Amino acid sequence: MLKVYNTLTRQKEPFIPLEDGIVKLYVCGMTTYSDAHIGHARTYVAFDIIRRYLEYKGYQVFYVQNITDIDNKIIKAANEAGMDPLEYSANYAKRCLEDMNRLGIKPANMYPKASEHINDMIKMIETLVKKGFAYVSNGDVYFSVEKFKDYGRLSNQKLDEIKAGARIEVGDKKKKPEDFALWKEAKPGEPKWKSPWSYGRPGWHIECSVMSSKYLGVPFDIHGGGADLIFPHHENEIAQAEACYGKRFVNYWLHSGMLKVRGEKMSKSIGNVISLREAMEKWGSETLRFFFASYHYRSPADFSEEALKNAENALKRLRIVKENLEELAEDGELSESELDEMEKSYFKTIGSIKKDFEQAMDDDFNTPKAIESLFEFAKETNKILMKKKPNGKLCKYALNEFKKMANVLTLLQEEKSIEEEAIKKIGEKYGLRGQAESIIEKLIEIRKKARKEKNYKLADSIRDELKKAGIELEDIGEDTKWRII
RNA sequence: GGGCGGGUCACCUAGAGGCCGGGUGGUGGACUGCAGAUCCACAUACGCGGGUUCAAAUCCCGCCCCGCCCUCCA
Repeated sequence: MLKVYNTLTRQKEPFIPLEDGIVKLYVCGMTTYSDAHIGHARTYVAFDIIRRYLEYKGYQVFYVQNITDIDNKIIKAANEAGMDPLEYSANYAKRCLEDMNRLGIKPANMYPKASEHINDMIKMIETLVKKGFAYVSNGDVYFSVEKFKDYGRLSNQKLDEIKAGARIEVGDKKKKPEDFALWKEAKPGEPKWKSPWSYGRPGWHIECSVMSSKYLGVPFDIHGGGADLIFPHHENEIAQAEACYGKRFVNYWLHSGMLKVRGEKMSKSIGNVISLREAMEKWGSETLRFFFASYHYRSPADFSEEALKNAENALKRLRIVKENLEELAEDGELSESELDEMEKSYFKTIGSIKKDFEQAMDDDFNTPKAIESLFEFAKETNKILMKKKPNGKLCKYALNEFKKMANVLTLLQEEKSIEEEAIKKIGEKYGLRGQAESIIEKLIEIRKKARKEKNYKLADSIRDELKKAGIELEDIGEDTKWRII
């Protein structure tokens, strides 16, 4: 039984989707005015894993993630660059999706853009005005927070506490400081759309209420996002949608914890923002994903050199196990009668590891605990491998089970392209142009001969030189395996 | 000030009233020409001060420290 922590109730609840076998998931996407940073990556990896586990459990997941392409920061940045804001943000949206793709995140089913749903937003705002939840003020429209009795429930704050913290700007058209904009009249030079109230643009929160309900219906199952969005963004989304539709908006609210850098908040003013591209370049996407998965998604994570190094080393062990099984795997129907006692016991152990894995993931997607199962699997596999060469079909079965689990955590993906790229890079570095692979094989042949003749000096120097080039050799008896490090 | 989540072995993370958490790194052993990989073993722990309890890292109280949110940041 899957349990998820619902921010709305502040406790773990059994997860029951509205429609049998189908999960409708909406996650707040990015405001695209610069490249994605590792904080974005953390959030989207977290929800990617959640999505993958739901699919692992047999649910069909319909995943919508919006793109905010209308926003103050976009306008400002575009103006500075002398570009059209929509064009400007479209460019970054493309780059961000590319980055997420490179990170290994499964694409959402759709990425609706705010700018393409202006009419839907106007309609919702009209309804809110008609129903008395919103008021028009001199070309702007505001949501009247006091009209919505449940306001503050998600962030667990009382209205007067919110009031105390709310800012009111000089000359504001708002009646109450806690009210928020649904529609804003455009200032000269700003992008604008025609509406019943003015030429202007929608407030930020309305797009998510509109696009999520449009594509997923109301209510839908899961709404996610970074914990920083709980207030006011998600609070406002609830207010708008529930006021508009007169019913519950979302059943489960899930929030991912924030990412810190060396114990500090990541922010432009501190100057410690690390872009996803930069991080992938340095650590590789799989190490990053392992790093993210090694934290529970709700806990704050701390990005540091040491932690990433740990992740890198740990991951290597899992990779090697996978490689070893791949070499032994044979296709075919596995029947118990052809297994000996040791193999039978290994087979049984896999089953119990899988159970542990599922139990961990069922407990609000406890990925660090789930990773324990992966290491348990590695240990058990290595144990049997060191004693004998197990049945090939059994290895195939084990490999599949291992991959299934790892796949949920977005680990041990088929990354042939990355490997090929690495080889190409090595080749270029040494001016070998696409021949790196055959040269490595040749060197290994030479080394093998040297070892036979006990010319260890030569053998070791070949090994050392290859290591310098990023190729690691591993002797197993007479044979030698190589891998890129 | 208000809301929320934290402080666990050298490092990174789970967990949760009693027994074994996992990974990285370290040490010793087995294996190996060596290295690596692998297995086995070992060590180091629960912010501080009180309390509850036969028993607390886990519950309660106080304190210290850290992070996030409090109008447009994932």
